Amino acid sequence: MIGLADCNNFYVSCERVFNPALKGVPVLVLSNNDGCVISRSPEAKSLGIAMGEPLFKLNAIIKIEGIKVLSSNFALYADIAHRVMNTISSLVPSIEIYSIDEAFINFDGIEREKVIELASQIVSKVLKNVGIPISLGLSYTKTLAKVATTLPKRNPYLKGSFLMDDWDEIDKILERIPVGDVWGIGKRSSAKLVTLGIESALKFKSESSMRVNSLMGVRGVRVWSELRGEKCFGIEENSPDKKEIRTSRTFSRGSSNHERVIEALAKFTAYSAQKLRAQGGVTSKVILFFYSSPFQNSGKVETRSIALPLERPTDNTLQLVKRVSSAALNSLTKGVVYKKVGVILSDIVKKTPLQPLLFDSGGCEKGDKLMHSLDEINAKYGRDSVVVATEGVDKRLTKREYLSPKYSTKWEDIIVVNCR
DNA sequence: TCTGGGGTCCTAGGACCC
DNA sequence: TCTGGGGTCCTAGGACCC
Repeated sequence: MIGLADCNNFYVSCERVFNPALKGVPVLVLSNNDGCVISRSPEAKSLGIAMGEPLFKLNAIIKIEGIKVLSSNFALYADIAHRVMNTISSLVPSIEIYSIDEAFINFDGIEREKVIELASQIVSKVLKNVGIPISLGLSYTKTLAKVATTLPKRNPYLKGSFLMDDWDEIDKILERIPVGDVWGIGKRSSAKLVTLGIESALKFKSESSMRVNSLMGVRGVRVWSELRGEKCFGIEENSPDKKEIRTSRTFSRGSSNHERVIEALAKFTAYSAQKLRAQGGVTSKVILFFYSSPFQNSGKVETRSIALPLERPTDNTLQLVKRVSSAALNSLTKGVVYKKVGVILSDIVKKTPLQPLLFDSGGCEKGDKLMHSLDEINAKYGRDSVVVATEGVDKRLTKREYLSPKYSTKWEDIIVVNCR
């Protein structure tokens, strides 16, 4: 058996842990720039507020219903997610952390009665220890476990967990699940399937593998097999290293100031490089991308991306920032308002002692030590405690008007150090 | 006026090789 | 006038996930 533990409206639940005044009332958590809704309390859901709804369309209802609105506070959510995962881990042999608020759980080799008991124990312990309500569904495959998790979410009498192992019952449940709600079937595929009359998960499951293959390719067939109880996706305990690491932001108002854009790119490079070092990797290709504002050029968004191959793979923030900022300096166009920019570290491989270049001046080891200190200081005193001067200092280009206090993570005063 | 961010995998097509 | 077959690698774009 495979379980899926899914935190209920996670971001809202996190805010509620520290602010009891948010309990029992409609609450929304917003995306960056306070742009749109990314988490809703059940009360907000029942007011008909959709996921992804832009904030500016909700002004009236927020006022009338007294909805509490919060900017997202990802440092807080990551910290609480960590506690949730640790609690689950402590009760079971192995888990796979699938996303910030979800984990697959391996229940292999545990008998049915024990599985049910353990599942409800996990639910109550996470609530008691961390204060986060979760739903836990169990079945034969990851895809079926995903389906199973939707039941305790909708039916409070299940008290948070549900074991879905009877095939007659599974089919009855699948019959009521729209095909587009199945994990792995997105908007495009579901539109295609629905026009062919394949509207429910059960109908999809009843198709032939040939038909599914011709409609959706190999990935569709995997989803189809999983719905039939055939495991295609195993539990991966050790998350594999990232193949690319990206950081990007949409600016609340857009910027045509090249200096600001370059500062932002430098910051994104530094964040990405920090993650790269954390996984012990080096990158040999950096990609910059720019989206122009849709409010210029009669709604047409111009996208540009520039790939920068590196002579030698690196994880050094200073080298990367230098490369990125000089490339950006040459590529930004005067007069264009940039709305979104980002950095992708690509072609990542494990860091190994590398052959020195023929005409290398050395100094690599020194750079490693410096990066190590940089990471240590920033881990201890908070992100951005020490930055590369190219990043500039605290010029917020994104908007967060409704931020909750830093309940569980400390964020000390900024120290500026010139690393050039 | 105002609509997020970070990932993975697959496929098709082009360039190139022998 | 006639113009092969098989393979790899890379990239861009599509689709999907939370």
